[in-house]
Amino acid sequence: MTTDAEQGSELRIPLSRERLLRAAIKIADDGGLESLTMRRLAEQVGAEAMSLYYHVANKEEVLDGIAEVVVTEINDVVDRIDLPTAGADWKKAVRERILAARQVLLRHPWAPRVLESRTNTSLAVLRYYDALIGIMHDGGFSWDLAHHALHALGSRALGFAQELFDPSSGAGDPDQTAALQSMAGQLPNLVGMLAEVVHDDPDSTLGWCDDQTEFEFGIDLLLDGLDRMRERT
Amino acid sequence: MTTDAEQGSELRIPLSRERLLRAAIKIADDGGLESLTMRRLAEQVGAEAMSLYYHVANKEEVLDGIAEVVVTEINDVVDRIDLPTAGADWKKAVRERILAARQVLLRHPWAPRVLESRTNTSLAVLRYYDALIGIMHDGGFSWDLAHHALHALGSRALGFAQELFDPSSGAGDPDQTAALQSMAGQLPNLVGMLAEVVHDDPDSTLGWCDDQTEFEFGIDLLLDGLDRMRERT
DNA sequence: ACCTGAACACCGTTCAAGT
DNA sequence: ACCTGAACACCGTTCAAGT
Repeated sequence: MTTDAEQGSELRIPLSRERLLRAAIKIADDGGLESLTMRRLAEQVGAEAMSLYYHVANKEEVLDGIAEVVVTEINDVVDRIDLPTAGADWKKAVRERILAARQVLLRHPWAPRVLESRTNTSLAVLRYYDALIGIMHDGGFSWDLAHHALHALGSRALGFAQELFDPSSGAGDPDQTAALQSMAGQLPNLVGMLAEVVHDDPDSTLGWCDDQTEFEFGIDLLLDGLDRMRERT
Repeated sequence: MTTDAEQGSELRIPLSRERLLRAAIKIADDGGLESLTMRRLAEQVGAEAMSLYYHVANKEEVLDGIAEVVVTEINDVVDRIDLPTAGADWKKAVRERILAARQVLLRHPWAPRVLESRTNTSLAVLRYYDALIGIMHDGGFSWDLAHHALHALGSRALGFAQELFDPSSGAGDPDQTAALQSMAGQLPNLVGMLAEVVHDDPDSTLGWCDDQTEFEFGIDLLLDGLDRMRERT
């Protein structure tokens, strides 16, 4: 990882909000959200921490900014999707957008956490939702049903679902499996379920493939349900 | 708000992990999660910050602990629910549990954030999920379908759904409404939807009633979908 | 066994001062 | 107009020392 500071001082790019945001995203991508501090951001960009405050009001603005950049990236990808949206076609169109958004987020694993923590919704997020509403409305949703749909999808609309625990994440870990077995008396159903699920599909814990399967199961459940409601009106 | 420190030093309750966790929950309930610092926790409990480390390894353990306490509270409430679980009755039983869990979380608005940030799933959470799995299995779910169901419900299983933005939260705020109107050209569908949704139900933004309606819409959508899958096997 | 004082390595941020 | 040095008010945490 080379910082801008190291690349020789003869060509010194001036600071700017945009450059700060790009640098902040790189820091979070490389080292996680914890590693994004104002001091490190300054270092990455070859300046002192105090210089940042000339271009940005505070750290909150940095977080607002990187969230907006990521969602703008999502909008760019998603706007290139050209699918019919009328009638029953709404579902495929929405599904493809959501899965495309997810692909972008997989490159920025910190983004869901930042998006959730924003109190001011960025224009980029509003634009993303606006397009989704448009597709649903084309598909025959009333405004009211579209509104319910957005709430029901929640963060899934933007391509992520936070799980409180991954029931099969520890399946490969002997320690964790043993710990769970020792509690089989207290957790009979969980243990029973994991025994079968793991046995059926030993590859289900490799990488994020498993999450991808479950994510698609979840959105299809929701989209199918919404489609039935749409048809009933 | 009185701290234990103020209540006269003649009766000085000794520190303990449990007392720290109770105090930490009080701090977070009263002042939000940001206000929960080790130094303030010590103050609340009438000790120096360094004393905490005798009873607790670090702040992470405090956060793990208060998450566990809240979910234990949920388990206590939920275990008192006595409903039939066989066959089609599974749905009502699960629904009531989830809504009861939600009631507990409404008293601890910081809890969802803490629960999401835990990397070690607490035993209390495992127990909660174990009971849910048991009900579904009684209701005729295969282990595999129960597994999918847990993922699909995600945090909703524990009673909360984080929204990235609340499309109608700013409906009562003239500033925000004006800002949105000025972007009507860019956000035609969002503006159109809000115009109708707000008009239809002017009370939809008061308190968390609105969220409650949408939360129930969301879980019913999921539970109904899952029920159809259950019947097909 | 339980608690503390002094200290360390970090934060975000302000403000007057430099070019 | 843009950047910085010194300083402030906070963090979480360690460690040797007190009772």
